[in-house]
Amino acid sequence: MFKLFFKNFKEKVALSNDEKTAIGENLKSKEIKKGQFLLGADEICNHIVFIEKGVLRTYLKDESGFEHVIFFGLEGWTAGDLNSFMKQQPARFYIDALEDCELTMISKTAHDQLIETIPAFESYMRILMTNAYMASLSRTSDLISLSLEERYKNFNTSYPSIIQRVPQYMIASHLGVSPETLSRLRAKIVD
Amino acid sequence: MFKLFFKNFKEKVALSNDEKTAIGENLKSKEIKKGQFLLGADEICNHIVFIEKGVLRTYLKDESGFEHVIFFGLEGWTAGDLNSFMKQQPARFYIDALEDCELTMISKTAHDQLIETIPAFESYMRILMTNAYMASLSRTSDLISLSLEERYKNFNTSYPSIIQRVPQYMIASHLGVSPETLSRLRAKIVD
DNA sequence: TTGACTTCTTGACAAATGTCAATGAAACAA
DNA sequence: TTGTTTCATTGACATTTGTCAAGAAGTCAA
Repeated sequence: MFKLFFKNFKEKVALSNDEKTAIGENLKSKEIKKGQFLLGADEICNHIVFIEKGVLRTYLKDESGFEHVIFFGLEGWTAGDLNSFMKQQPARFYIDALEDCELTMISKTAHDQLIETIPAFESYMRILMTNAYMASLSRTSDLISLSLEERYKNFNTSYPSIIQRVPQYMIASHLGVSPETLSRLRAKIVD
Repeated sequence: MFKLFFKNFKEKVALSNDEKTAIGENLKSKEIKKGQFLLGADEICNHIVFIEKGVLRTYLKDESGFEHVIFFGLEGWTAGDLNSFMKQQPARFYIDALEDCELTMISKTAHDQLIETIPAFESYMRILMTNAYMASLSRTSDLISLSLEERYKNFNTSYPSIIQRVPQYMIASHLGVSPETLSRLRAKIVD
């Protein structure tokens, strides 16, 4: 139970058995099947989830109804609409499962309580947020400064397993282009 | 000294006088003139800075030498190449002053020590990172899902003061387009 | 003031990407 | 198996954006 979660935790912050027990009591497990939703836009995001197994997709819809993939989550990653979670406001994102998933969930109540009572948990969240911010910044930099071809090659080398597990049109969406454009790029690269 | 820094701090986390003193001993002030650099790419980012006064620009250069603005920092904002700071690796970003600046600086050594010894400081950093991540995510969402016109209008309403204080071609760069394209968009909007 | 420099605008054209439509392959369920 | 659905590819064309070049307006310093 929560196996990968605690493995990941201990790689970032030291954790006594008492602390581990206290945190464990505030976690819940959940399984969702491929195609099911974890969160819909306009709902309040009441949990952040840690992915023990499976693939999640976080995306938003623009006014035309077009879906834009914000990110993919694999084993060991965290997902959730953080803005909605922190401020308890309606979510901007949808989250659904691209494969059957096993998740470790932390509710807002549990999160707030753990932050107050377990310093190691606050340390873990600080490190998680710092890493997430750095990754997001790196993606923004790539979006602004790199060509589509460079972005695609970067994505391929950085996340080869995502390519294997996710349809190509979703990769295109994550890169910010249409499926046709990515398809043509791939045809060009082969030459 | 550090006036705006502590004002901002106390809006996020409660702070005793003893803690304030301990933190203050780990801060430094610095002034830089318009045009001067706070950080050059390939240097190690040894400080994160809090902007008491002035405007900073964070940008990177692509292989063609083109500059791409990552963000602007105004009074009350934080700047620095976080990835370089945290991992003590060469920076990817340049940071320079668009106006004369007064800065509050935290060195890596001071940061690490304060994280260890002052829980309120770790709370502050956690909240800072969380907010920075949410803002970065929001920007990524906008870049992927909105048209240039929508992004420009959003920027205008979200950061009207930046428009007043920063050359238009840098705004264009922040939006991810050429100066000519932004100029033409503005001409179109007037109609 | 004059001259140098920076910034913004505009035109003409090129390159990148989007849109729409058709096709075929692969995956999946009945 | 058969039929249905999803996905990837390709062509034709439209739209957006970039590039290069020129010029106008403003700023700043000697």
